[in-house]
Amino acid sequence: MFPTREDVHGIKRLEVLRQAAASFNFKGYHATSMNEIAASLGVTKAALYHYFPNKNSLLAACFEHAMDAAFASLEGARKEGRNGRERLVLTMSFYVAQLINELNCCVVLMEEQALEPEDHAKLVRQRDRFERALRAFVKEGIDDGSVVPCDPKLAIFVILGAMNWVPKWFKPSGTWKPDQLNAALAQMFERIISSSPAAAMARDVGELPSRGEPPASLISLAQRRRTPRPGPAKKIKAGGKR
Amino acid sequence: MFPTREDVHGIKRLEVLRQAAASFNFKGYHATSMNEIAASLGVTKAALYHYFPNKNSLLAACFEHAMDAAFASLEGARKEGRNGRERLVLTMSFYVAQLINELNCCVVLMEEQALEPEDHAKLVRQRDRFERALRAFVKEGIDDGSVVPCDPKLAIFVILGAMNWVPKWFKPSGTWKPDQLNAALAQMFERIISSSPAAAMARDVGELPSRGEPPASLISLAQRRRTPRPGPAKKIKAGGKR
Amino acid sequence: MFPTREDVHGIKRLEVLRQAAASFNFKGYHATSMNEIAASLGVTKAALYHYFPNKNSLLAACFEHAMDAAFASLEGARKEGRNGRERLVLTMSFYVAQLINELNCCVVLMEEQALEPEDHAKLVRQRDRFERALRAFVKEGIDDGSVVPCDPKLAIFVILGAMNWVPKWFKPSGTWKPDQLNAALAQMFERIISSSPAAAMARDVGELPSRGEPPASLISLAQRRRTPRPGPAKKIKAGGKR
Amino acid sequence: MFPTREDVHGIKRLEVLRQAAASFNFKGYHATSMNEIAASLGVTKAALYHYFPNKNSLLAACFEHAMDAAFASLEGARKEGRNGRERLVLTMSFYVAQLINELNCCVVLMEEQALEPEDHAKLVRQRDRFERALRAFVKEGIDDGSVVPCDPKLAIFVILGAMNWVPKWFKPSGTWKPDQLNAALAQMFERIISSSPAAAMARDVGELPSRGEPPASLISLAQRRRTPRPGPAKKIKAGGKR
DNA sequence: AATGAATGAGGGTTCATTCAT
DNA sequence: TATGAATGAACCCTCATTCAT
Repeated sequence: MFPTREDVHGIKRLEVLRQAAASFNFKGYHATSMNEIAASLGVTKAALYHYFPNKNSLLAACFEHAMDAAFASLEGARKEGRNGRERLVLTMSFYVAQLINELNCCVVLMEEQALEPEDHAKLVRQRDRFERALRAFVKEGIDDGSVVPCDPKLAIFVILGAMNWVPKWFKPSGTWKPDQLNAALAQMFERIISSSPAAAMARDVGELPSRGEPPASLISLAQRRRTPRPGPAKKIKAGGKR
Repeated sequence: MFPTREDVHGIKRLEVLRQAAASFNFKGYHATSMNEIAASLGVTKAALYHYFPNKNSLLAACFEHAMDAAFASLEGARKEGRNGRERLVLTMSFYVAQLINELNCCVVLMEEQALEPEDHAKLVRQRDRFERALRAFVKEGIDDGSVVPCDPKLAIFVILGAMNWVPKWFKPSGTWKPDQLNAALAQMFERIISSSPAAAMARDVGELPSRGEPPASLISLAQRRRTPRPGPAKKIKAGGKR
Repeated sequence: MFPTREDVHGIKRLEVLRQAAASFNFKGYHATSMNEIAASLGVTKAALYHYFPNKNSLLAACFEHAMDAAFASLEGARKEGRNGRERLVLTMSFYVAQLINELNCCVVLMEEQALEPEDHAKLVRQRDRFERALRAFVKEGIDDGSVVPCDPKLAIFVILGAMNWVPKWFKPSGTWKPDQLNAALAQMFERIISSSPAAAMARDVGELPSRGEPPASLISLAQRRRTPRPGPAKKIKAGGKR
Repeated sequence: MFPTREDVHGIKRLEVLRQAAASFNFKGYHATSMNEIAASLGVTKAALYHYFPNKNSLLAACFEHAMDAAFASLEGARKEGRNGRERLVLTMSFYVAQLINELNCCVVLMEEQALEPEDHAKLVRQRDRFERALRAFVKEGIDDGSVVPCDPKLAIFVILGAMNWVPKWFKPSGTWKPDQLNAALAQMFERIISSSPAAAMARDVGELPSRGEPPASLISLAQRRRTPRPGPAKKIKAGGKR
């Protein structure tokens, strides 16, 4: 999906990027040294420079990936969502799914200032475009009645904040599977903006899979480009409280 | 309210801390040099060492402040909140109010790994205690019917994520006043967990003050310790469950 | 003889250590900057950190070397010395020979407080063991009649003091050759403790080589582990007690 | 005896100097900070600058004191010693006595390079003069038969080395009293150079005082300027071995 | 006489980056 | 492709020193 350049240097390039992303997520960009990234790959610092011209380009690549995923998610959600709310929630779902899958974990979005001015400007442009699109979904939802009247900016900030916080506590190897996380997050986001009465939420996401039918795997959905899906909100609401 | 040690070195110590917190929030701990902090105060790097023994202790002090504020907020909310949901939302309100007031901006809670092992262990202990308390509010709320059944862990993570994202986009000098931010956030959080049908939200927090009565200033509440508050919790409760 | 770790990084590591030792001896540990050591090797400060993790480890390595030499000398002297006095004097001879040969100059033993606590404790343990062994030689010598009755502690302190003072005035490139220094020191130490009437001493060590047979090279002795030596000890013993 | 300038600033100046000397002796000049010296006196760093213009002048004053003591000792020994050997040993005795008494401990003579060029040149001049005088005593002794033929340079180096090592192990508060130390050292030095058969040495300096008549207090001698004394060598030799 | 605050220079250390091999 | 060695810039921190009070 994002064959930007990984064919130039084989699969190794992506591996490097994933390790870098993981470390950036875990410790932050500045606290991560090239040495560490290299060591976690079993090679020497200098070897990294065969795949990326410098450390900053690693960060830039992370953001590129993230923004690519963002826009792809946007597009996917536009097709499959049937109203503002569904599109917004789907976007986030697709987005999370891709980042977790491809970059080992959500990419840290909190250190953009570290980018070179050029890359930074580009990121800001893209991010703003992305956020505008998200806000547009909110407005759209308010108009079509699927989203509660609210301040779109704030709503998006809250949702993005929750998203970006994920790498701080979510470990793909933990008890929650990425699919579960994704489904649970979707429920949460839905609650934040839905105009409908609050749906009951799963008491423990760790048990979600055993709750009747398993939650639609948004990850595979995002990747396999399945056919239109109704979105988690509806399904779950159906089995929700009251 | 938190005279931890600022009297030792006069007011200057707090000034240093505020500047440091602002920079840490804006650029991150590792990206902030002592030189920058000093320069923003109009002094030399070395001068900072009169007030703090090293850079890391600045970060530690930020966290101390934050945790002090957290527990004070907890206590305040326990007294004034009338059910789980109110207590949770009040806690966050008080918390945000204090941090913005005292540290110039919310303290960045995402770089705890940078702390010295000792300080880090202490912070983790306190933070866990804080989060446990928040989750207890959620459970309490589920039991008393004020909170929708949900996974408490996830709910808290979402709320904390939204909170910690604030410093990335909120500037106290911007169009939104701290009080407005606080009120709007409270509404959002309320929506995330409330068991009652979502109350209509302000379309644009920037215009909030002009929307009828101004939102109850949670900040001043947190500081003046007023009597039972008429804030958003009440409103929503009016239409809430039970 | 002491391949502690110099094979890890090739010969360069030992070169670094020798330069460091020379500077430490000449100016003292604290007065020697990494910059100076590096400059004297024609490299940059940062290059040193390829071979040693920090400045202190350079000092620690010096001491390690010195203590290794000390214990090797002890062992050699135990085998070749025929009484307490001979063993003591031989120990010092072997010791000086090795340090001058390997570290360019005697290592300065006067700044142990600069070591990290761990290294320092280890050094103190070893040094105490070494000094105890030396004192045991003195006692042994008093018992076997080769050493004049005296306070062993003081005798050893005086000898060690004289030894540690050497780097302050001895330059391997000067008129005295290391062998000459060694032989002359041995004579001196012998006089301090010998029970026999004092043997005549060379008037000027600078002329020693021309005085009949050259003094037995204790250095080569220490290294080649020759059979019973004809060095000064023997001569003096000739006129010694018994 | 050395009223160089201590009357300018009262007794405090000497106190400062003593503390500085003690710290310099214990940790070395560069490892000792003005803060430490001040703290050990219960004042602030800045206060020291009322008595000495800078840190280096403290070191210079130490050396001045030491050299004053050296020359005074020289003069005293010239008057009271009856041959080369006695004069040499007396010099060292007087010297040690004064330094211990006045500066709390022998002054460390190993960091002259730290001095300002001017002071350093002066010190080197004086020190050379002192050492030349000591060597002259040796030669004198060789000529008058009181000193064994030997290399004067080396002999003096050995003796000075032993002397300068003292501050590393001698604590005035320990079991050995300064007088005992002095007497024992004198014996040792005597052995190094004496032409006469080796005198027996006290087995334990700690017991010296109980060995018949107490050893002539060289310290008080040096201070009270008593009448001619026979020197420890003679006395002790009288009761020496064989 | 003494202090607290501030400074500037310098030292140790880290680290991204380069380059010959 | 990968590495070990080396670099230079930047950073944290210390410390002697100054100065207004």
